[in-house]
Amino acid sequence: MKGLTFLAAFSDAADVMQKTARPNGLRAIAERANVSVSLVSKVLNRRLGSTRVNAETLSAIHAAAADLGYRKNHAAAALVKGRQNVIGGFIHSVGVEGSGLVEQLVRGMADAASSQGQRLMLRFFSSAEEFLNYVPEISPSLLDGLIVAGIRHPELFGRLREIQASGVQVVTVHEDGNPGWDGAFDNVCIDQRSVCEASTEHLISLGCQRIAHISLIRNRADGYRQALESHGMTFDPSLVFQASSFYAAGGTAAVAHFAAAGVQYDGIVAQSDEQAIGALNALILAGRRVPQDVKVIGVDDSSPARLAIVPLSSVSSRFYEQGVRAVGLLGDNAEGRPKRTLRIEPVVRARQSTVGKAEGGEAAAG
Amino acid sequence: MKGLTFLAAFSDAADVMQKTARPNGLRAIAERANVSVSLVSKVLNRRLGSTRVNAETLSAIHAAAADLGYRKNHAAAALVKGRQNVIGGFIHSVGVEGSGLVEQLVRGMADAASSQGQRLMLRFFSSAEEFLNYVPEISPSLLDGLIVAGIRHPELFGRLREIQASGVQVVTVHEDGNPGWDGAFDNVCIDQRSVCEASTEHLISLGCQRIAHISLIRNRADGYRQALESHGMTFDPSLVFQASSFYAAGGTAAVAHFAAAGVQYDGIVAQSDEQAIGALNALILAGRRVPQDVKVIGVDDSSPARLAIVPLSSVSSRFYEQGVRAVGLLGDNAEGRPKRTLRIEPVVRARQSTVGKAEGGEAAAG
DNA sequence: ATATTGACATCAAACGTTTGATCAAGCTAT
DNA sequence: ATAGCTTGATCAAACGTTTGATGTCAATAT
Repeated sequence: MKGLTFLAAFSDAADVMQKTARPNGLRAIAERANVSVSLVSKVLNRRLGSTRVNAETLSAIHAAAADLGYRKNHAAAALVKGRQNVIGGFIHSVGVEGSGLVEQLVRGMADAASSQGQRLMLRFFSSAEEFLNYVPEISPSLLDGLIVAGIRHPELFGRLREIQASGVQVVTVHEDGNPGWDGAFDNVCIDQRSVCEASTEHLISLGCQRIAHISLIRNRADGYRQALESHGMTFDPSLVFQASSFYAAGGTAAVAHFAAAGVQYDGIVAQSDEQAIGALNALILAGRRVPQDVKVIGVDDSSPARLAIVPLSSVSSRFYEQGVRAVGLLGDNAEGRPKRTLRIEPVVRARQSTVGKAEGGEAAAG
Repeated sequence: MKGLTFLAAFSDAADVMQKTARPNGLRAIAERANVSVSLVSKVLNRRLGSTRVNAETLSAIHAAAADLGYRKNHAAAALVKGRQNVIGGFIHSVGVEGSGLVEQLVRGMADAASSQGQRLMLRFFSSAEEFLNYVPEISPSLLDGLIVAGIRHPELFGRLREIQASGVQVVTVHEDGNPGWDGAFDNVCIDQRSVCEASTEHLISLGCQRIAHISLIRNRADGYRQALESHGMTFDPSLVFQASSFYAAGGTAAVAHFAAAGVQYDGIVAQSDEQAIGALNALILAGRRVPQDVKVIGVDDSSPARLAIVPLSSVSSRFYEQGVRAVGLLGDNAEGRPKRTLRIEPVVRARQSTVGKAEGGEAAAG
């Protein structure tokens, strides 16, 4: 008996020496609760299936886990499950740096990912090569899903298809009708046509009769025109100024152009906030009153809009929402369902530049 | 010989049945190159140590890896190495949402992480509870390092200490002298005092004689005063307006206050861009010329600054740089080295609101 | 007395790497 | 002939989970 005890003690000691090395971990808590590692795993993951567990054992396990401050080793879990709970966010740095729009998108993705227990891994790129550098990182052992935003390089879509074939679900976030995109991926975007349709309708509803347009993108210009026509107003090409960028210079140039051409107008629908601010500033400096003489509205609801000399009304592109929805599409994993494009409806944020002193609320887009 | 060949073929076939299930993976490429798994691992990771490898074998391995499109299983590697190559970026959502500053910080972190082969995992939080929700995620099996930015809750520093004790290196990014921070972590921040010292000196160098200050934070106000005094100008309390926030209203109020009090000034040093823009807009609407009558400078170099009716000069807080340096501190893992606070020197971005038409370059802070 | 069931819990084989220890030759110097 | 290198490559254990298959009792049904 003594000998046996001795041996037992010895072997116990040996076990302790060999196995209890890992400070916390499933094994440590299993030993402490006097159960098997597998049971602990099942209990802690609530993966009991049909198995029932004795109430005492259950609480013993939980107690041990709490005592030892159990932290799951995610790498090990990911290894055996083949699932990482990580989604990648790869963002093309477009020209709107610093306007806070990308920040909104990132926030949307991060918050949505968090709320469904995923982690967001972020990367920025500004060229095709930079993107290609990251491609080796995109494997199912690292990411379950990938969101690619603002991609500008049609040649990358081929890569994305390979990536998707390798088992990483891909969702794009980019303008509708991007060349090269062929329906192979889920996509989230703002409805470009609705954007300027919404802002134009906003001005119409405020009584504007002659609404000028600072144009760049075709779809948005179409929305402007459609809003006019669906309200019985005639489209007048002389009211459209073709800008060469989304920057403020376009707005300044538009105001100068209209003045030089003697074109009269009581509203301006721009295609970006910067354009609108350029126009707004030019108007103010020329002594025009906003919104009394001219109402101005932009696109994006970026932070400069709020702080313009007359706070600028704007159609929000809802980047936060876009981020959230992109993550949502990743989560929605019905196998073989057709890929879909989710078009976010824009929303008008009315401020002084259209509605005057009373800081307006929001109105859904037409 | 025939028999041997047959046997070899047979045992090969058996191996193929048993083992080649995993499509790519180290084992598959080892079989293809007729070497052991471990050799492949060593070669692919350039972990040869003292071992030398035959040139033929080497190229055979690389060829096989290329043919099979080898993708390392990072989960497995992380498991055995206990290192994830992931750094967490936890960002407190402060009041500057949408101004693009957080975007700059995130970009800095993401780019720096990428360039040293780390992946950035991003989270936003806006309350202590939200942060605590994420704490279980912060374990060495998930993150090697953690950057916490903008933390406002002294009670969280205790948690951070636990986290650091658990093996996750912690770097904070927050204002200097944050209560509760006690030197337990590396920290990155802007030098608050230098901020307004730099902008005040900028105005002095442009010949301003009576420089007003829109104040909120003590350290920045000290910088303003110090710049004045070190240039032999007397500090006049009547030129200081105490704002109640960083928002534009503070600037508007300041201009109104000075006008009502009959205070004369030829320069305004604000503590934020929003304040500066509020002041700038009020000045313009009151018919003052900027920069001829009054020069105005803000802080942060946020996107609204660029787009103000008179493009606003500003002291950059260099958030991108802060992100980069935070990652750098994480990488710098000298064990037991004393924790350090890295103070980023602010930089003046001169624009029309101080230097007139000529869009200025940058000047390092004093 | 023997199947059958139910309640609990354990077994053992993965998952795909990494890495220090070990080994097999072929050489060289004694 | 034997010990000692050098060169090139393999062995085998470990990392910490997860999970379907399996086991042990006791209680109940036949």
